[in-house]
Amino acid sequence: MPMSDSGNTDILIDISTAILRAHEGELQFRALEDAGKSAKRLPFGPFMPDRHRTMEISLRQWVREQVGVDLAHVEQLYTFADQGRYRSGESDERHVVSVGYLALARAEDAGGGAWDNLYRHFPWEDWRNGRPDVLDAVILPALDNWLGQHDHAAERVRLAFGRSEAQWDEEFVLERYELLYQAGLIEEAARDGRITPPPQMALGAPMQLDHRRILATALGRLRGKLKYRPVLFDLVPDRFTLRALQETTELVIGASLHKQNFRRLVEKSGFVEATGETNRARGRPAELFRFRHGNRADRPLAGLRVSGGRKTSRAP
Amino acid sequence: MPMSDSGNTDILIDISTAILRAHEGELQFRALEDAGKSAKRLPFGPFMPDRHRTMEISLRQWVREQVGVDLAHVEQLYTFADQGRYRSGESDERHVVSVGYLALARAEDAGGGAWDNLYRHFPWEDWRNGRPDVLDAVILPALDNWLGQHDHAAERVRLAFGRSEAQWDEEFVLERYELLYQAGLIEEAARDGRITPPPQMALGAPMQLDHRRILATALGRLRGKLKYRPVLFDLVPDRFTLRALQETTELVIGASLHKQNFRRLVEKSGFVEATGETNRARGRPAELFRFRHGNRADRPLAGLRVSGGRKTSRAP
DNA sequence: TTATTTATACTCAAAATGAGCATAATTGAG
DNA sequence: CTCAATTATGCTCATTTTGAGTATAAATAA
Repeated sequence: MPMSDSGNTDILIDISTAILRAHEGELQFRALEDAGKSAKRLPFGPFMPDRHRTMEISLRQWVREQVGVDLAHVEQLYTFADQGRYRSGESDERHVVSVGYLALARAEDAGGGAWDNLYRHFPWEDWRNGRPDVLDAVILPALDNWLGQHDHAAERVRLAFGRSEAQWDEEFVLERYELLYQAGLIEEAARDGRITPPPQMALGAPMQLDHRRILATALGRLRGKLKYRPVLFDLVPDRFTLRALQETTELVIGASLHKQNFRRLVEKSGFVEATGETNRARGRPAELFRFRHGNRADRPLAGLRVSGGRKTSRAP
Repeated sequence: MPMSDSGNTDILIDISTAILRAHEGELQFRALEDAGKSAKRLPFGPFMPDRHRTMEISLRQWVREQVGVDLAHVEQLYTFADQGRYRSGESDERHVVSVGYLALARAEDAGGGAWDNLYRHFPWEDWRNGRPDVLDAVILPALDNWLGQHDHAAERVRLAFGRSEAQWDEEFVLERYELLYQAGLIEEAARDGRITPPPQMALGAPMQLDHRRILATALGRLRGKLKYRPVLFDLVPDRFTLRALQETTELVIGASLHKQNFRRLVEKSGFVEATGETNRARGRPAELFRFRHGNRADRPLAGLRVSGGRKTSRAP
């Protein structure tokens, strides 16, 4: 972006969308397969400014028509313009800038098509059953080793992965992914020619292009947003039990919560109201709630702060 | 972004940067003047992908060389691609997509050049001396009136501006700006031909293009980020008194805080350490602190939650 | 010296949080 | 029909965190 003269590079903008839903105990995203490629990809397509007034509107329409999903929430994530890092091997002579979007869908509105388990691509992010083994078994040793030649990154590693317990900030999804990429623990890094491939170490299932980075951005953003906007309700059905809402929350943040406190939190928030109906399932029937749009709460919107799972273990 | 065929529209990407600093009791941004135009603008320039590896790196360099400011923090805000809304009257036949950035500078590193008071463009956002008069005198009545023909927006208005007291969410800067724009209370709306101009009502100082929208995005983002990342320290000098840190916080959030509680919050956060030195000023000398990089705090980063100013007045 | 100004220390009640225990309302097995 | 298992919901309680003061300390200016 220098001084004058608007260099006449041809630029192509494409829009890539991480469409998430909560379904069958998994946090899933819409994944497409291309013949001949084992790695999947996100739905994406070129942005044509002469045909669409805004990116978001056209994205919604395009996703509904081409991907068959009705989107509840849509949010722009980030514009990736790095050159020469991803997309090596592609043969478009134009420069590609890609705008990443996060979209949420309710399982009901999700149509057919293939959905993939998000945590299959980010196994180190799922702490619902405690600290993932891969962290101590693979990631931390490998990062320690990598830090040998790259000790300037020590602070970043400490921040992203913590050292001891309870230092894990679940929002740092992207920071962790990028560190793993740079340290050569991500298959895409080898593919992009960034590092000699150590394929036996590759963590999580790879994806095409930089789509795993977009997914990481999406997950991090969603985890953050949860805490201050009622975005969860775009992932659950119209009527839901508190149990379902909690499960969805746990899916997103990748940690488990204390049931009674979660209930207290949600009820107090003013976001939900009981419908009077109940569901029928295994144990005692649960009351069905619905999202309360015009919330009368004092605090404007707020979100849900997490609690349980990981110990808050303060140093002695 | 439809199905196939990558329509051959020429696209120009430019990068516009809201560079903020805290100086002389004001939240300021770097503003440029163009001969013959009364409205100012943000620094911006074309992005040329063949010359720069990433937008952020080139932005830093370009801002240092061309604008004379050393940036502390840089963060991508949003990519605006709306067509036909802003930039009417410009005569570039190419479609312009603009990527907005937020950058923070310390007053010391800010060089010469013109800086403008941010709240001059957003007078309704500054609550440091209580609720701004313009809200009840102009904005709410005008919005009420506008809602007559546009009652579908009632919920948005309620959310953005609250109805009674203490419903104000300081992060909704962009939502408020866009509502005012749509309601024709913003001069840019008349300029863009969106509304018959009622110039006696125009709120805040206008800017060129959509730069006030970018500023609104920047302020909203910064206010949000404050609360969960230690980004404040990119606005204060190397050593600072707690008083200075508090003033900076108040500038950003546009509200005043309780001094003793702010001190408690900051000290407990683990972000600062005393240097032993003190400053000399009017009253009792204050201790000088510095930012503590390798924070030993348990909670990964956290930020500063606000308190004082506006009453928390819960309904009776 | 004294009033003024700013910084810092402490207190205290109210609210929020983290962790349990206790009880209620179902279904499925025998 | 009764009991065990299962899930939902209600309630308690100690601890922290927050909001709002009061009190004291260390300067400067008059």
